[in-house]
Amino acid sequence: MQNIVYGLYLELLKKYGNPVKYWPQWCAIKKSWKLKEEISLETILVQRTSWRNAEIASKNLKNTRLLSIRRIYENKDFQRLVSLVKPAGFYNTKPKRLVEFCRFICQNYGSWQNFCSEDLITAREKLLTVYGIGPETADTILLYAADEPTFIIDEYTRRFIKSKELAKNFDYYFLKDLFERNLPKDLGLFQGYHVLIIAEQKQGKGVSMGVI
DNA sequence: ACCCAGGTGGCCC
DNA sequence: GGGCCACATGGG
Repeated sequence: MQNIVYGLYLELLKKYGNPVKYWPQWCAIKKSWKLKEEISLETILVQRTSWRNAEIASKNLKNTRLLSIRRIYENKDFQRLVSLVKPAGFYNTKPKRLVEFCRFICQNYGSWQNFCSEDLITAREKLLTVYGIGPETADTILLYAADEPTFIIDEYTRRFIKSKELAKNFDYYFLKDLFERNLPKDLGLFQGYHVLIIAEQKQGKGVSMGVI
């Protein structure tokens, strides 16, 4: 196998099959703008947190119609937002991050759909200026909520790289480049590979977020 | 009673 | 520029 990175993808594909079945919501062929917007908010809820807990917070927001960029931006009761987000942990920072993200979108673009018309490089740079959004969250938002082909380096990816001894350097951009350099720039492939990496790490256990 | 889960910003040197 | 650290919840 000449290209190890791509070869591993083919192996995972053979082992687990179509990745969409593991993440029917996030890794869908076609997603509505509403769903993409909800996913963008969930990426913040799930930072350094189990899916289970993030999902409780997500459902709390959904049930109160606050799983919406516009609604959070216009929300006047911050303490209510805090109590809804609480199960996801970090209640002193996550609600603030949600508000900052929603303010960024509403004030600069007006809607999630408008933001998504930005090109990948610009959109990524802009996201990184928002409080609470680092490289991983930016890439997760772009890959799953804006359908941009950008590779995510998260704990699962790092564990995968470690187990396959693909690298000794664990710098974010070094690893991101390692994957992107060795793969065709294809949205379905980037989403699928990432989902399959998670499937491999979880080995079939655990269920959350309509997920694996 | 521990340990962990899809990170990030703020310190310190 | 890299290395550490607080942050908070619910489940095993």
